[in-house]
Formats: sequence, structure tokens, C-alpha cells
Amino acid sequence: MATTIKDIARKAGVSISTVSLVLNRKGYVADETRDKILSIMEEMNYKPLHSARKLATQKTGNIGYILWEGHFSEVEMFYSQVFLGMEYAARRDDYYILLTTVNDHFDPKEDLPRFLKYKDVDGVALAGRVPLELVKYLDDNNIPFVLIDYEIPGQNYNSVKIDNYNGAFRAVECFVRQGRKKIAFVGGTFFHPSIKERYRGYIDVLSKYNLISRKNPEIYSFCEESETSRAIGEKGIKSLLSSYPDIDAVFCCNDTTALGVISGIQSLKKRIPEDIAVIGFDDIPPSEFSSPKLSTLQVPKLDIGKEAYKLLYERICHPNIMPQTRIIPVELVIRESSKCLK
Amino acid sequence: MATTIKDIARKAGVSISTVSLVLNRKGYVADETRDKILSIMEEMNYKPLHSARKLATQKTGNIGYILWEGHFSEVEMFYSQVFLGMEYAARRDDYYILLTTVNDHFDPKEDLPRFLKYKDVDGVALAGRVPLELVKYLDDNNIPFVLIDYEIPGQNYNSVKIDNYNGAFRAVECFVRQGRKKIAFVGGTFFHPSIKERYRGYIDVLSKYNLISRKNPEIYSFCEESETSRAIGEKGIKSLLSSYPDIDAVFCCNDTTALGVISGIQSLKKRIPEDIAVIGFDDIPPSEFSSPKLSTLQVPKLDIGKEAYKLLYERICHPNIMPQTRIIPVELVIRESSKCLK
DNA sequence: TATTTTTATCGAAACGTTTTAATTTATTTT
DNA sequence: AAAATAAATTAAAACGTTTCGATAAAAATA
Repeated sequence: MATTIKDIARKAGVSISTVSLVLNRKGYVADETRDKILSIMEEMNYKPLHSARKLATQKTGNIGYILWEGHFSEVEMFYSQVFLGMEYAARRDDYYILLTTVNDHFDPKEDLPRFLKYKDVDGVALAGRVPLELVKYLDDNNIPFVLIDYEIPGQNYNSVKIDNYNGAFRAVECFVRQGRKKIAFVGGTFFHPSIKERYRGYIDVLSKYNLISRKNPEIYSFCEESETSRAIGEKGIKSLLSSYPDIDAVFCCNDTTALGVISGIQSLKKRIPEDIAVIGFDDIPPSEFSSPKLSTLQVPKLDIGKEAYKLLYERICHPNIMPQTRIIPVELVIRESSKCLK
Repeated sequence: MATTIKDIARKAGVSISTVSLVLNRKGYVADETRDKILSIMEEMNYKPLHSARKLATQKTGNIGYILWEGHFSEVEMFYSQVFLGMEYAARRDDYYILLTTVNDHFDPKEDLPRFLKYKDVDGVALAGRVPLELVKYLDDNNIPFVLIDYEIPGQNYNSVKIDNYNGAFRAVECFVRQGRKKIAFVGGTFFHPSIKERYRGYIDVLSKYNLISRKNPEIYSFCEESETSRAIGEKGIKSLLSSYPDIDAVFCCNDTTALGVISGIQSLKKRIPEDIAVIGFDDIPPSEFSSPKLSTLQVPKLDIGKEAYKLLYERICHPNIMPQTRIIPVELVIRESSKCLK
């Protein structure tokens, strides 16, 4: 049916070995021969059959992308965009990405993703929070993997992270530069390490500018809930404002929460940004269309995916290199919700 | 390294052909022999190597899932959930699903997803609106495919659709049964056929109960915008209410819009559902947490994916059967926003 | 009983690549 | 000019399956 390496070889008057060498850019092939073979490939629209190639090389040509099921149902598309970034990057090396989800309760005997069970991947990307047992399984079985936007305390694994700390720092520092003094934090739980980092950045700015001190030890933060959502943002800011009505800026753990904070502030008839400025984190699509438009830290989701792929690919090729962490910078985009006042 | 069919054969004292027969449940194998082979496989944790299998069978073992890039960045996770449904269903037959996106402007020469270019899939699922040229390419090249939640006017293709018409009909009829008389529709564009169908259901209920007539020809509908969103829902209902302040129910083209409609109604100090009842469509996660909780038509996204997979799989096995359309029913879930009044 | 059919098993070819080691030819070094 | 090295090509084995056709034994039929 389809043209094979044999057809190419026959037509070019060479052996299939030579064709293979051209295909893989290996060994010695005369320039003339190479050009001839390449043009015949072009002409006959030849594409090497992946399954044959994989069988011969003993590689799968796949990498797995594992996501906690809850994340995939979430409103935010964060991890889907990261996936897309990996997919783009993987094209370079003809790798396919197999996506699957895992649950909270994870038993390697039972719940192992089938691409691991059947050894159908050369490596795995773990997106966000993921069961510890799974990480352990990969580690124990020497399967190359990379953590995305997550970390295991006390362990040094290959990982790609967002620069949560510096992003938060810059956002809050921006409030300070505008002369704002009562800067609140609205978050959900510290369940996810990213949020903890963002909070740390927030606190460090307050310290740096002496906005927390013996004289003024109050921290205007709300992070009691078990998750983050619009509703919690609204609830959080209302609760804070009832205790501290003179809050003049709010840094939120993410945009979803920030959108709720905006609703909350508006329902109390305060003006944004005149009375209170708001900055979120993530830059999800609705942030650009909210009113006022939300200032936020834009995290380059595609880049995260690309970097994760590259790191993983390197580890697939050289499995015994020390684990590495790569930090992806974020960018503060100022929109209406934190505009400077004249 | 890993155990192969040869190891199994040797240990069982049979030929590899026999092992293969057991593996594929084909031909004649004595019960005794089969049991022995199976238990040895179990014991040695044998998993057939996919690439070898694929090479021998000349199948790829993959199916492609193609999504318009815009959908993947959207806030709603509709198509991701559908994907997950396919992934679940595909496990039965050891199929992997390769996800990729395409842009609006699509030239088969340039933009063909690589799994098509390299013939790495046995069939393709097209999710939502997708370039016509792509559909044509698949049709011309006899690649089995199924459309999900989409249709090409005038063409009869394999497809899985939501029962938009009947869902809308039941929702609006529910308003009528509550005695509501001025029932509005807020939608975005009719760009997507689904919305057109929902509107058709809405109109047909009005006709059935003589809510549109010569005496009363006004239709309270808003669908001027180029997309659907929260903001547009809010804008839409405000615009309608300023012209028709006695509207007592709103059917929305989807939940996102409905959430905006709720905000709009609330900002005008009307009560939901006492003054105005609201029903959406889709049942996205925030609907359950909005206040009031949104009544909506719950569309079983996983089921859609599963059905799409099954249909596609049938076509991969039997390519020359007439195209079929399967309609997935939706369920009206009444929450607070359309509660019946005593 | 002889013949046909069914059941059970297996050897060998095929699937389309990569890769190793061998061979030939060309070039450089002595 | 001989020897050594480099460049170009290839034959053949290997990767792990499936499947076709052959063979043999057992069961059913004539």
C-alpha cells in the first residue's frame, strides 16, 4: 500500500541500509546519494512507519501526561494549555503525548495508567498535584519523569515551576509604589505549594517596606477555605472588609478568586481601583473581559509545557543526569483593576 | 529485558503461534493449554509489545481527537470532558487517543495534524466546529471519522449530538407549567448549530402554548453578539428588561450566559426565581455553586465521548456502513433559579 | 472400516524499520 | 608503491508480534 523504505531503495538503486542512514542522519553517505534519496522520498511522499521504527529502536515514541482528575474538570484551563505546549514541543522529535487522569486514591497495583502498565511511554509528565505513590512508582522503576507546577517536599526531582514568589513580590511591590498601605491577601487553602509561595512573596514585600511591624502586626489575609473559587473570593473580601474597612489593595492567590473579590468589592459600593486595587495571578481568559479588567500575573502556559517537554526529553536521552528544576518567569500585566491614580 | 511471547512459549512448552492464538482469542486451543498459557502470562507479568503488534497487524492502535484551538482555551471544559469519555471507552480496545488542535485557517497541505500526515491513527474524532477542509480531507481519503456536537449542512456523516432541541423544549415548557407568560431567550450568535437548535426548541414551546400569536407577536430574544459569555448574558438581559420589564422567565443558550443573566437581574434588584426564573444549558461546574444555584440542562459529557468512541470504533472495523447520527439525551435539573412558586 | 470433518498445534513468512559488522572503494600517510 | 586510514555502501540479523498453510490427532460421518 503505502511506500516503504524498500520502494525508496529500489528506485534510488541503493540498499535499504543507505536509505535508513539518510533517514536518521547517521554514518557516511555521499552527498550525491543523499540528495537523490531525499528527493525520491519527497517525490513518493514517503513517511517511515512508526510502529516498525519503534520496534527496531525499542522506543515507544510516546510520553505520558498525567493529570489529577479534578484538575481536568476545573474551570481553569491551566493544565490543558500546558499540555498543548508539550504537544507543540514534542512535534520536533516525533513524540506523541498520551493524556490520562488519576484519582486521589491511587494504588499502583490497580490504578496505574495503562500506558505505564503496558510500558507504552518513554517518560512521563506529572501535572500539578499528583499522588505520591505514583511519583514513587516512577522513581522506583527508573521511568524518567518531570513534575510540572508541583514539588514533593524533601525530594529533588526534575521539575518545571512557575516563579510564584517573584510574581507575587512584584505585584505587591507595585501596590506599595502606588502608595497603598493596607494590602490584603485573599487565598484559598495552602494545599497547593504554589499558593504558599505566592503568600510568601506577599509577606516579604510587607516586611521589606515595614508594613508589618510590632506597631502594626495585623495581616489582612483570608485563606481559610479548602479550595479557591469565585465564591470564596467574594466571601473572603467581604469578611476582611468588615474587620478592616480601610484596606486599599488586595492581592489574590489567583484570578478566579480575584474575580470574586471584584464582585465583593463592587457589591459594597467601593470603587476599583480608586478605593481598592486588585491584582490576581494566572491570567485566565475571563480576566481580560471582566469589568474592570483584571491586572494579573501572566503565566506563559505554553512555555511551561515546552520547557517540561524539553527537560523530559533530555532525561529520556540521558537518564542518569542529576535532577533539575527550571523556573519559568511570569509577567505582571497591569490592567484597569490596579491602574495608578493621579 | 521484558518478557516476550517467546519466553511464554518456551516456559509453556508450546509454539509462539499457540500463545498468539490465546492472546487474540482466535482459532482452536485446548482448554488445558489455554489455562496453562494464561497462568504463565500472569505469573511472568507478560504484556504484548504494542509496536510489534501494530507492525504485524498493520493497525496503528491510535485514534485522533481534533479540536479547534479556540475551544481548548475556552473557559468551559466541555470538550475536555468529552475527550475523557473517549479515553475511558478506548481502554476496552487498547486504543490510545492523540489530542491535537487546528486553527481556523486550515490548508490540508500545510496544517494537517501530524498523526494524519504520518498515518498514525485508524480514525479521527472531530470535536465541535472544525474546518470544512479537514472534514473533506478525511472523507476524500477514506479515513473513518465522527463529528461530535457539530454537523455539516447537507452532509450525512457519522456524528454524535446533544439533544439540544428537546432539552430546550423541556426547559421552556417547564416555565409555562409554572404559569410564566413572558419568556425570554438570551443567546449569543447562531454561529454554532447547537444554539440554533436550542432557540428552535424555545420558539416551538411558545408556539405550542400560543405565547406568540398575531395578538402577541413579540419575541423577547437577544442574540446579537458574536460569541457567548457572562458579559454578554448580563448585557443581554439588561437590554431586554429595559424594553420589556415584565419578562418573568429567561431561557439562556448556555450556563455561562445564564450566569451573566443572573448578575444582570440581581443588579436590577429583581428576585430569582420569584420575579424571574432562569434556566441555562450545559451544567458547567460553577452553575452548582452560583447563588441562586442555576437550573440547567445537564449534558452527559463523558457519555458523549463514550458514544463517539464506540461509533468510531465500529466504523474503523466496518468502514463501509452508512453514516449514523446518535443523539445523546440531556436531563433537566431544577435548582434554585427556576424553583416552582407556591 | 474408510472417509471426512473438526480440533489442536506448529513452522515459517511477513510486517518495515535499525544496526552491526563486513566489504569495497577512495584517500592519505609512510 | 605499499600500508594505513577514511568514506561509502551493503548484507543480514534483529526487534516481537500475527497469520497462513501444513500437519497431526481426534471425532464425526458414511
